[in-house]
This record gives sequence, C-alpha cells and structure tokens, in this order.
Amino acid sequence: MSAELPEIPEFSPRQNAVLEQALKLLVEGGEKALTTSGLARAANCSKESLYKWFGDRDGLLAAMIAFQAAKVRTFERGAARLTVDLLRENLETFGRDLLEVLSGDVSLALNRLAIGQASREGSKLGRLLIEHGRRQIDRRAIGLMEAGRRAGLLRFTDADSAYHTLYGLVVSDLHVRMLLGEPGLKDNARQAARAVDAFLQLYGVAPDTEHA
Amino acid sequence: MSAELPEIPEFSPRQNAVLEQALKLLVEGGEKALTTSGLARAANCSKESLYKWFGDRDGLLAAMIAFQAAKVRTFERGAARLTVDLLRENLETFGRDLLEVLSGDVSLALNRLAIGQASREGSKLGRLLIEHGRRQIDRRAIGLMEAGRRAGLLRFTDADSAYHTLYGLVVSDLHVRMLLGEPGLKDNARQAARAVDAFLQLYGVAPDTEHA
DNA sequence: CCAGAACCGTACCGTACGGTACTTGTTGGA
DNA sequence: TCCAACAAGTACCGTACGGTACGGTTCTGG
Repeated sequence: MSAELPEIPEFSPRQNAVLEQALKLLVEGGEKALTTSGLARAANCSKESLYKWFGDRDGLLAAMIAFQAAKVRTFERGAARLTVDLLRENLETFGRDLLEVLSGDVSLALNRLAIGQASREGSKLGRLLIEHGRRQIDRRAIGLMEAGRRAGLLRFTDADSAYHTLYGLVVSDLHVRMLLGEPGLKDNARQAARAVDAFLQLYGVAPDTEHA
Repeated sequence: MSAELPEIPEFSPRQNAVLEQALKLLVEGGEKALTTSGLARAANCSKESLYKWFGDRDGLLAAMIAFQAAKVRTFERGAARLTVDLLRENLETFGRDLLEVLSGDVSLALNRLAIGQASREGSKLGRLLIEHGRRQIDRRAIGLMEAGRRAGLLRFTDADSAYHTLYGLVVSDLHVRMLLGEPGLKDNARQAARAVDAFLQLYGVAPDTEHA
C-alpha cells in the first residue's frame, strides 16, 4: 500500500501548455486567481476540454503538481572517489540547490496551494507534493550521506536522521517564512556553507585540525 | 513605519467568545468552513455585529490571529545561575515547547490560513502571524542564548544565528510537513534532546568528556 | 469527399459567499 | 415610563465560481 509508482500520466503537448499557463496564473495571483474560466481564457482552450482532460478542479491541481515535478528532475552527481573537500563541495552544492528550489516562485505557489488545501480532504495534494517533489531530492541527499560514510568521511548510524539534520541546518525556518510572504535570503551560498560547516562538525569523522 | 506596537486591541468578552468559536470552526474545517454566516450561526450572533466589530472578513482573520497570540503568552524562565545541566534542561524544554506549539491544532490552522492568503495582498496576515506569534518565542530563545554565553557555557558571535541553528536542529522540515497534512512526531522530547545534543556540540564551550 | 472526433468560444445554471438593510427584542439610564 | 443604543435573526442583493450544454470550426483518417 505504498510507493506503487503509478506511471507518470504523461500529458499531451497541448495539455502541457495549458498546465504551464495554469502554473503561471497560480504564481501570479495565488489560488483564487486560478479559476477554470480564467485558465480557459488565458490558455485559449475551452472549459469543456479542461474537464475532459483533468476531471475536475482538484484533478487539475494534481496534474499541475505532477507536471511541475516532472520538469524539475534532479541530476545525480557522479560519486567519483570522494575526498573531504569533494564531499564538502557536494554538500554545499546540495544546500544551494535546496534553497534555490524552495525559494522558487512555482515551488512556493504550489506549496501554498497544497497547504491551503490541507485542512480538508485528507491533504491529498500535500501527500502528492511530498511524494513527487521531495523524493528525488531526498534520495540525492541520502546518496551523498552514504557515499560519505563509505568513503570514511562521515560517521552516523541513521542516514535519514543525518540528512534531516543537514536539512534543518540549511533551511531552518526559512521555508515557512517564505511561504508566509517574507523575502528569501540574499546569499544562499553563504547559508549553505555555514550549514555544511556545522554539519561536518557534527558528522565529519576527521576532526578539524584548525579550531581558532 | 515599523514596529509601532499598536496596543493589543483588547476585545470584549463577547467578542472573545466569538473569536474562540471562529478558531474552532477554522480548526475543524479549514478556511472554507469559516464563513461569516456560519460563524454567526455557530456563535449565536448576527452578521451585522461581526461587521461592526471586525470591519470585514480580513479584519476578522487578523483579530483571530491577535486573539490567539494573546492567549499563548510564553513564560520567561527565571535564569537563575546557569549550570551546564541547567542550560541543557532549559534548551530541551524550549525545544519541546516549540514543537508543542508548532504542532498545535490552532497554530497549524492559522499558519495554513496565512500561507494560503500570502500570495495576494502583500501577505498582511503572514506578517501579522510572524510578528505576534514568533516574537515572544524568539525573545525567550535569544535570552537563553545570551544567558548561556554570560555563564561561559556557550560560545558564539551572533545570538540570532545560533538561535536559528537551534531552531533548524529542532524543527527541520517538520513544520512544513505538518502544514501539508502529515502527522507530527510521536516523541517531541526525544527530538528536542537530540537537537540540543547537536547544538551543544556546536556551540557548547565545555567539550563533552564522554564521546562513546 | 465525407464522417467522426476533438476542440474552441460562449452561454447558461445552480449555488454559495461577502456584505447590507430591516425588524424585533432587550437592556440600561434619565 | 420612555427613549436610545445595541444586538439577534432574517431576508435580501450582487457577484463569482464550478460545472454543463451547445453550436460552430478545424483536424484526421478512410
């Protein structure tokens, strides 16, 4: 009853264009700006087609999430023979990418949408968002964790726990603040670097020789 | 044009009862369940009174946030002569309280409300929520940080940065996950303890003598 | 050349909400 | 005792949305 990987629906090019327009409307004006009539007008299609393709409004929202997730495919870094510097660089790149994704317009809009919908209907969209949007980035991070351990550079018992520590150090309460409307950081790289410093202090196996 | 501390409006008992009922409706059914007609019916008052008291629907939502924030007044712990064990205990208590607050029904409902509203209208509710809801808990934590430093138990240059590190270690992505509809942790205390362990490893001045 | 499907544009329907107006008590002070 | 203020309850209005139906047009395959 879990992870049956239900074959990404694969929409037609026309439907992709409509979904793109839907995301644009959502980003510009929030959920209340995404009406079926408005989308039909903006995308030059008929409401009848919308309902034929996506069933109802909730189906449209779910399709938007699946569509966006399919676009933001993360790329696994080739884990060629990790050194401590290479590990640090990979971790910092991950942190920067994470902050970049979380502060993106579309990501924020979709998260706001799913959160606003989460009260009713068993948070169907929320689960969808976590499944589709998070799984890939989680796997990339955990891959990094375990590569670091295999290379003798990290020490931990639970990779998932270590990853969540890294996540917390990188993101802190920034995601929620941005969801609430606050601006993001000026320098994601700096934040990522500081987070990785702390992370390596906690989980790195080679103690820092310099401790000013 | 910032932080003018606009005297908490202080509602009448009758209005407090109405706001209480409004929060109840919001928690039970989300934003779409909180209609002016529904609230009037549930609270045995007239819509006309609602509009006289709160102006319009947005005013009602703002009043709900102010009302809830006024209820959840945090209590400053008396910082009597900190020892390392006392500091750890205070930090863990803070972490538990933080998780407790963030996972509360009303908190989640209000955050969902403000986030869902954040796209349009300059995120007025979001700012209100951060102002009213966060300031107190932030001050409590920063007070703890600086007490720890004064007692020679913590070392950091920026208390705010240290606090955000602690926040990230305690909360990680849990808040967003709960906002999306996932259940909370089974054991907040365990999570707080682990977070404080890591935090002290990063900022504690006395190195742990035991490192099993 | 034609039939059928797909689709656009528009008009339409039912409903539900935010907000206003009005009537009917109820209270409290002069 | 009367009156002014307040509030409950209800009825009402305009609007806007989700969803459906229909006529006209383009595309496709035989």
